[in-house]
Amino acid sequence: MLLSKACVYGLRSSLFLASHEGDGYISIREMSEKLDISFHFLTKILQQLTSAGLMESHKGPKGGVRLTKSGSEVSLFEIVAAIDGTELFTECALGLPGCGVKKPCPLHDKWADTRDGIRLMLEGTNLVELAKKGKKENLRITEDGGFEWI
Amino acid sequence: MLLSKACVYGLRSSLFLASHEGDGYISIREMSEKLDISFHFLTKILQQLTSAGLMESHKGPKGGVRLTKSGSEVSLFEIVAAIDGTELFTECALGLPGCGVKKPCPLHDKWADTRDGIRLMLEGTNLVELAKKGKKENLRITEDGGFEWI
DNA sequence: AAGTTTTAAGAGTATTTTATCTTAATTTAA
DNA sequence: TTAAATTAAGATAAAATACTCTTAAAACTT
Ligand code: SF4
Ligand code: SF4
Repeated sequence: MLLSKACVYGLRSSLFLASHEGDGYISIREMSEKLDISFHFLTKILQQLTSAGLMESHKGPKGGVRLTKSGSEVSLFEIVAAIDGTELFTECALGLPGCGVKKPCPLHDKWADTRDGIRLMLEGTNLVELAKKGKKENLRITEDGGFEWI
Repeated sequence: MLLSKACVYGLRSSLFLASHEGDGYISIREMSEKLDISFHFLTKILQQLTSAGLMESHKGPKGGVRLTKSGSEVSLFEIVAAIDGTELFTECALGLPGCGVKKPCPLHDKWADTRDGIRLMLEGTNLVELAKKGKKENLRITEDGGFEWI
C-alpha cells in the first residue's frame, strides 16, 4: 500500500473537516463514528496532525479539532508528510539508502520521475477542492459509502 | 514504502540473474552473499518467482535458479505482481474497497492517473535494459555499493 | 551406493504497524 | 463547585511483515 492506514485515516478526516469549515471544533468521537474509524486510533492520528500544526484541538465539552488554515490552503502532501513522512518522495525504489548522494541504482531516472508524479499530484490537490467535488458528485470517503456530505 | 522488502529483494536478484544470462543456474547462496540478502529469506522470495513461472530452479550441486524467459522479455511489473500482487495498481489511494465498482472517492481521477504512471513505468522497463545500464554506468544494486557487475 | 550440495517447505522468532484500553488533564455547563 | 464531556498520553494487545531455523527432498559426484 502506498500510504499507511494511519495516513489514509488522516486524509479522510481532513476531508471531513474541510467539508465542515466554519463549524468550529468537531469532536473526534463524532468523526470516528461517521467515518467508521476506531476512536482511539483516530485520536492518535489527529494528535500527529495537531502537533504538525495542521489542526488545532480543544478539550472539554464543545471541544474537538479543526483545521488551522483554510482547507483550500492545505494540500494532501502536507497531511501525508505529517503522518508518513517524506521518505516516499526522497527514497529509492530498490530500497537503497542515500539516494542521490552515493552512486544511484539503475532504476533511478525512471523512478525519480514516477516519484515526482506522486508528489506533484499530492501537492497540487487541496482539501476544499476534494470536499467540494465529493459533495457535488456524492462520492464516498467511507468503506460502506454510508457517509453523507453536509 | 511503495514496494515490500521481499519485492525489492526480488527485483534486485532478478537484475542479478539478468546480468548473468546464459551462465546456467546461479545458486541462491551465491546471490544472497553478493547482494547481501538473508539466504533463507531470499530462498522463499525466489520460490514465489519460480512458482509464478518467472524463474526455474534446480536442486543439487550445480543447481540454483535462472530466468525462464530472456531478461529483455521480463518487465519489472511482472516481478512486482508476482510478489506484492497487483493491488497497488487497482486499489484506492484512500484505502476504500471495490474501486470503480461502487461509487468512487473524490481522489479517484487524480489517483488513477498517478497509479497508471507507476504501472506504465514498471511495465515499460525490462531487466536486461536495467542490467546493461547498471553495468555500463557502474550503478549499484546493494546497500554498500559493493556489488560488482560482471 | 554414499556423501555432498543445493532447493523446498514448514515452523518459529522478531519487529513494525494497527488497534485497544486505561488513566489523567482540561474545559464547559449546570 | 460539581459533574459531564472531551482530548492527551501511555500501556497493552493483536495482526501483519520481515526474517531465521530446522528438516526434508532432490540431484550431482565419486
Ligand atoms: S538513485 Fe537509485 S537507489 Fe537512489 S533513490 Fe533513485 S532509484 Fe533509488
Ligand atoms: S475510485 Fe476512489 S476509492 Fe476507488 S480506487 Fe479510485 S480513488 Fe480509490
